[in-house]
Amino acid sequence: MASQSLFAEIAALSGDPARASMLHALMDGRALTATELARAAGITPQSASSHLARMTTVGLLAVEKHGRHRYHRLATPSVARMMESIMQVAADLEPDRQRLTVGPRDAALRRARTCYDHFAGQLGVALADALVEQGRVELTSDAGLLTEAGIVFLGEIGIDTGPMLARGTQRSGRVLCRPCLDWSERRPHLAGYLGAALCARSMNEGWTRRIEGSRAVDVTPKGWRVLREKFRVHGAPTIEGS
Amino acid sequence: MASQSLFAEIAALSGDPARASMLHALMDGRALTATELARAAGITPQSASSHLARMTTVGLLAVEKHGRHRYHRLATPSVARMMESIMQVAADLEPDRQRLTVGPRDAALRRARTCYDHFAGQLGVALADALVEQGRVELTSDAGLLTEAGIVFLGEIGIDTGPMLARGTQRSGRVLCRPCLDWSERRPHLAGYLGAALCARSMNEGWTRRIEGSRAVDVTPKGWRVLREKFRVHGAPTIEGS
DNA sequence: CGAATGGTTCGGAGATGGCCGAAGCATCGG
DNA sequence: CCGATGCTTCGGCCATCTCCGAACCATTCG
Repeated sequence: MASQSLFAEIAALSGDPARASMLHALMDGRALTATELARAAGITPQSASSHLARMTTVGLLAVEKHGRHRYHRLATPSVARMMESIMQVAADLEPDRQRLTVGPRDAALRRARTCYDHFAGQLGVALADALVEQGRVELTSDAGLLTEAGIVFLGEIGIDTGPMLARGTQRSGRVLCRPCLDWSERRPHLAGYLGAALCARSMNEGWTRRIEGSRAVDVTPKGWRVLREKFRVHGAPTIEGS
Repeated sequence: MASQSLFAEIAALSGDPARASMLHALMDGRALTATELARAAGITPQSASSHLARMTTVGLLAVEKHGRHRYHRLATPSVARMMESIMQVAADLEPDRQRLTVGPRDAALRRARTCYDHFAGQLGVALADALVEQGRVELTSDAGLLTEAGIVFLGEIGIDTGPMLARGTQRSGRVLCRPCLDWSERRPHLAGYLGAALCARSMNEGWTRRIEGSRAVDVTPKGWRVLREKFRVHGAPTIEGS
């Protein structure tokens, strides 16, 4: 089985501390330069370059050249999911090296951040909770399901579920999404196609904004209104505490 | 973020060739002894012991003592899922180091095997296909859904869906399952609670049998009858070619 | 009790791989 | 055309980790 050695190679690549840091930095789905990634990992650009070259050769990362910059990003969504699943194991194992609730920056991350292509943190969990509570989504630890009511609701806020419906690998009368366990909240939030669509829509509409140089995101006043009035999120006060 | 380093540690542990082999050997959900695992990895028992101790300390593996034997198994289902997701990435990356269709043993594995707690290989894919075709399950690459017809069908073959229904982390009118991409077939098969239940039922009823010292399984004559008549699997001839 | 078997611990040889300084290429700006 | 910037390649130092031989514990069985 040739894939056995590939398995080990992928895991080993992900297992070096410096590379793990860089991969984490790329988990927000953006493409970063070698220098930025070097800073994130706390190493020199030379070392980072070497690491990046290896990960790119194997195929974990993809590179786009723009002028004299080279932007690195996760090559495929499956890489992001792999990282989620490793984080999941880490969360399971972490005894209670509990929330070392430190640093204002960490606080911002816990409040709201992106996880590859969808929302995580208190915001992500609150969104998922609200959608479940309104009967728009059903969730278990294994899988998620968008209900008829959910399809209608998404239409109302301007998300067309047509493409999602067409996308099943099999015929599928319903749209499915995917739960992604949150490392800070230890509760599931929405990932998959639906999670990505929600996040994209929110960014486009100016409900949320990326915070410079971080995976954290900021909810705008307009965003708060939408969250409360449309999504009926009532955990808002918790998230707002900033 | 303390979990950052734990992430790297877990990935690094999974990334050593010898340890990866041992983890793979444990992917059928059984518990194996150190000596068996050493043989699987092609190293001496001393080395294996050291590896096993490390993985156990971190929490990837769990050990049960029985007499002078110590049985090692994957500590939690999340570890199995992590491995699935890494294999998934490996399958994505594998250019076309295509099916190096070698060895009779590999052929058996491709035909039917267990993947932690559910079926994989041609059998797993054929089962999933048949269930989808009969409208008993809906599948996308992200998630799976058991239909009303599916619940009825499971009842007919003696699987009680009651416990599954009660198990959602949120209230959930339906039972959900999970797709797991097959490395040999490159098509999804059924995992999650439903996949596990199907596999367990099949073993108990004597529809399938584990093949000694391998993850491969054998379908009994009785099993073939059930597959054709109950599940309406028609890919059977493909699988049968042994 | 003593031999046999499963398993772990110890110690040292060998290999791998990360890291950085220095130097070499590209691209952009003046 | 020249300097600055982003990035990569090269070379050597150093730490880590894997591996196995040998010896040591524990359990079972004759």
